[in-house]
Amino acid sequence: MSPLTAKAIQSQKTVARILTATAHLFVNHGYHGTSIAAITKAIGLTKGALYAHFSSKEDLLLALIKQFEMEFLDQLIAEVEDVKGNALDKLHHYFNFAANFAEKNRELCLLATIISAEFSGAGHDRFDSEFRRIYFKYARFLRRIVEEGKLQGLIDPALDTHTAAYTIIAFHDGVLLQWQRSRDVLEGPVFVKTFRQLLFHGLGMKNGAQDA
Amino acid sequence: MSPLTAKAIQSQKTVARILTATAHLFVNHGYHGTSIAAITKAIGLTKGALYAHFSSKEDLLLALIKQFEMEFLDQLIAEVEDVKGNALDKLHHYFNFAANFAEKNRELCLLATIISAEFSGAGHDRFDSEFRRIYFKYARFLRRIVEEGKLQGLIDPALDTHTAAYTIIAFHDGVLLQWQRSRDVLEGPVFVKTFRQLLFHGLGMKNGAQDA
DNA sequence: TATTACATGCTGATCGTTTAGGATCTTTTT
DNA sequence: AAAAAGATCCTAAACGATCAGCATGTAATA
Repeated sequence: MSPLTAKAIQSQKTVARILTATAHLFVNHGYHGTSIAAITKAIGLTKGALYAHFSSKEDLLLALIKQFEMEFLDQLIAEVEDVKGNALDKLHHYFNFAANFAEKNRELCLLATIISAEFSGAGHDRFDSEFRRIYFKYARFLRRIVEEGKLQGLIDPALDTHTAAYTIIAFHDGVLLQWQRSRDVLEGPVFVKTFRQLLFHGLGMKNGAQDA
Repeated sequence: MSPLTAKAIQSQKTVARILTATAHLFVNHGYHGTSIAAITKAIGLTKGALYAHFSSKEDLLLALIKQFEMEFLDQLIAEVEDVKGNALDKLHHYFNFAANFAEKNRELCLLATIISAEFSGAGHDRFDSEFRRIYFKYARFLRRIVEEGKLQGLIDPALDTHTAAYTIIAFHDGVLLQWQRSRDVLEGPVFVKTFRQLLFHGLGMKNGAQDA
């Protein structure tokens, strides 16, 4: 498939370096807050080199979104759907995967969350449709699990499946964002554990919480 | 206190118009994605006029953060701490207040969430310390409620109070963000209701959910 | 020799910010 | 009460810096 010439290998490596640096800058300074000059400076290349590999700044973000989709979302879905067990087992596996990925690849993991917030009402056709697609796929995946959990009597059937799926995503995104914001006042493992407990059991006592 | 001359009244109105337009643009396009020209164009004024009221773009954001703090956070804390009732009553009042505020003033409500994400790793001293202050005050408020709920036997004492407070904020921020992103595929009331149920009772059946 | 990876150096546009001055309202002086 | 002086809100035009992007050249590989 790919010619393994020395040039081609170097090209691949350069592309990877560009994407890593760009993800880092996009996540920490935003899309508009990151200049092409800042990216090239971060990896010790010139603009000419960057534009030999990517046709535009837009193209850079689209490549990162694709990377997020393939390395995080698609991988997540594939792994979780292979889990032998009930819906709650799958959700646990979901959080395990997400926590592991976030630890090793925090910036890519945060990319969709942060950048989609920046463009939330921008009317940028290309980005909008990509983010929409991603979150739709994400929600469909969770919808299936929630539906399954309801059938297994593990998830409250009073919950609207569609909305619950989006709310789980929202919780996850919120936790990621808070982790990025307040890493210095939070302990990772405790945070993950708290997140888990709140999502599965809520605030109340585990053995039959009373309502207000 | 304030002289109610015609000029002063006009000035106040202009400042308010600038802040409203700026909040709208910041939330939808990000801080760096919003130009001074875009702001002035949105309200039909010139740059000179804007710089007569605000000394810099930075100053604009700081003013909006202050506005968020006073109109949302301080108001929220004052109202909820006046509630006669247990911790869960207070949390319900918290969500009622937040939902009402978000409905009437969505953009100001989203400001802290979105812009703090954009600057999450920027090392911008002024903004960082402001956001840190805001979220600390927010968390302290929720910590008190969680602590109270534990003493009242309404909230699981196994939860770490500090972390639970930050997680509640994270959930709320995540839901706000998702609401901004996917308003077209979500129904407001159902979303709020689902958020409430998940936070209070989790995914499981209300009458004693089983663990995995 | 042909192709590929990158450097150099530049483009017009746009960025945040400043300046000079006009128009209108307020205060002071006559 | 009328006019002069001052304060205030705003416009128009421009500033230097930086933006994304591109044309052209060079050096190394194939």
